[in-house]
Amino acid sequence: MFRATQKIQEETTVKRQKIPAATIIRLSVYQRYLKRLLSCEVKVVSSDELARRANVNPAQLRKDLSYFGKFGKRGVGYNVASLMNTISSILGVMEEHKVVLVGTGPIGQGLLRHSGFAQQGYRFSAVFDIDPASIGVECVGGLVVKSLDELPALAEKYSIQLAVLAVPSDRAQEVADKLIESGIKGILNFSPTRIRVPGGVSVQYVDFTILLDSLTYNISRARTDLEQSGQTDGEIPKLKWASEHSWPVVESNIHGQEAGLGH
Amino acid sequence: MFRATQKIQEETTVKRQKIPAATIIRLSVYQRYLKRLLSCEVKVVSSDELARRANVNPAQLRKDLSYFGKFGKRGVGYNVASLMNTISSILGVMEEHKVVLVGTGPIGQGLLRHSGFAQQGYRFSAVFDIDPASIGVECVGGLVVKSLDELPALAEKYSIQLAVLAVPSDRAQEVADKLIESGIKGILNFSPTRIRVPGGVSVQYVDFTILLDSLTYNISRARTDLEQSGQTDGEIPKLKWASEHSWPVVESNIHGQEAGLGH
DNA sequence: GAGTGTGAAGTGATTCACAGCT
DNA sequence: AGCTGTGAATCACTTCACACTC
Repeated sequence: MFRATQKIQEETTVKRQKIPAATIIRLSVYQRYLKRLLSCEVKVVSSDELARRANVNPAQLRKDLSYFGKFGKRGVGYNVASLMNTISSILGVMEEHKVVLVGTGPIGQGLLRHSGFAQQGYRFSAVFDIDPASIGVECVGGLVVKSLDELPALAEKYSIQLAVLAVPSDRAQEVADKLIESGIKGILNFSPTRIRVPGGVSVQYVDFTILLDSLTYNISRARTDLEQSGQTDGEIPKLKWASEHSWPVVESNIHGQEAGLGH
Repeated sequence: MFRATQKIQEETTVKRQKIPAATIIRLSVYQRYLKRLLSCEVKVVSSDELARRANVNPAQLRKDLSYFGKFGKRGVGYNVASLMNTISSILGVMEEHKVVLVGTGPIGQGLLRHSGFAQQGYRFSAVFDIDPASIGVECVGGLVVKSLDELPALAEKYSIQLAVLAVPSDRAQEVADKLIESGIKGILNFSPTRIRVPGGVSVQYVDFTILLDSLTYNISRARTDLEQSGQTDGEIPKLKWASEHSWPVVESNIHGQEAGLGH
């Protein structure tokens, strides 16, 4: 019976395809490069050229776009301005987004001062902390640190859906719960704890030391590989397109279902 | 001929298997949770239990470990302390690692103050900036900002292989080149520019706004999905294990080959 | 000629399911 | 009985290669 309803939906709706999470991340990268091209007065760009800058395979770029429609002219390329707008619209980043920050430690303070958010249309609208001693302090930009108790009202009033979470590990889950209760739908988590969120809420992790660990692994592996093979051969390895770049990703799960219930 | 040599190598070397980049990231997550278990005096843990905490499929965890050996006891589980050490050793994070920081803007300053690095065994040994005005300034922790000219000598002297890059986008490539010249093998890049590195050097990107974009996409998709389907059905979506968590990754390419040469 | 759009092929990662040990 | 270790199956993502359009 469930099967049946889904079948119908699949047939009737205009191909609800699943978009790889990596595609979304790359769209964001493309958008950024398009913005730069635009400011250099470049009018048209080919998939080869844009892909080269973003460090991806040109076919990958075309495939990424093809999930959403046809935006280029064969034999010509893509209109820089219009492709940028299209991608912005796909991502939902045409207009400015309000963000709340929780945690005013070193990371939180650094993020407040950081100009990159505003450049991409994200604005910190309120700052909170769990440490009572921090409440009432004025941060850069004039925002005064508030108690988390004020979050629900504020989030509702300004319909804020994004939060940056920069509190100590052991408080992360507890604060996340409050964020979600207040209607937050997306959390950028700087604490190194995997938090559990209900369906409809997305989380992205920013975990510096994990990334450093992975760099360290690569370095030590390179060393042992070298030792092991004595003289480096001239063999070209399997990677086709200079491996990855960022890579990020996902953790969404927008349709119901709690995280982490057994198998 | 290339084929042939490779074939032989594959047969002779002890199964040089390729390890998914995601596996390395997860190892790092497991290690962190093991550390916590250890401090709670927990002696033994099962793959089910550890996987639950790390928010991954238990089979995934076992498979991740199986790339490197057999570390558990059937019917029992894993010894917390020894598994932690094993993973640390795989990652190469048993001993402390020295790191240089380039860029003393808001992000750089925040990272210096951040305690998470030291906790995981990463220590900032020197701080550099490209802005002459910043040189000579004393940062938190007593480090004095140096000119990049001093980098090669310092990196060599203390054999530093890791760098955190937190300079403006338009200077990222240029600074990365200097880092590489000085023998740096791993770069944690906070600037939103994809940098090109030669083989043997790894890069990891930390790009806040891209992650926010992806959260925004999820949020707007959730909204349109809801509008489209009217009443939310009870259908369980495709995700098996609550999708991902962090996700990170890659970009390594430790064996030669420049990044981004056409196809 | 140049460059997009896309089915098909290829590659890679995750999960299953169960044999095998303690 | 419980839990690991792992080949096989599945699922997901990427790249190829070429038909098609400008």
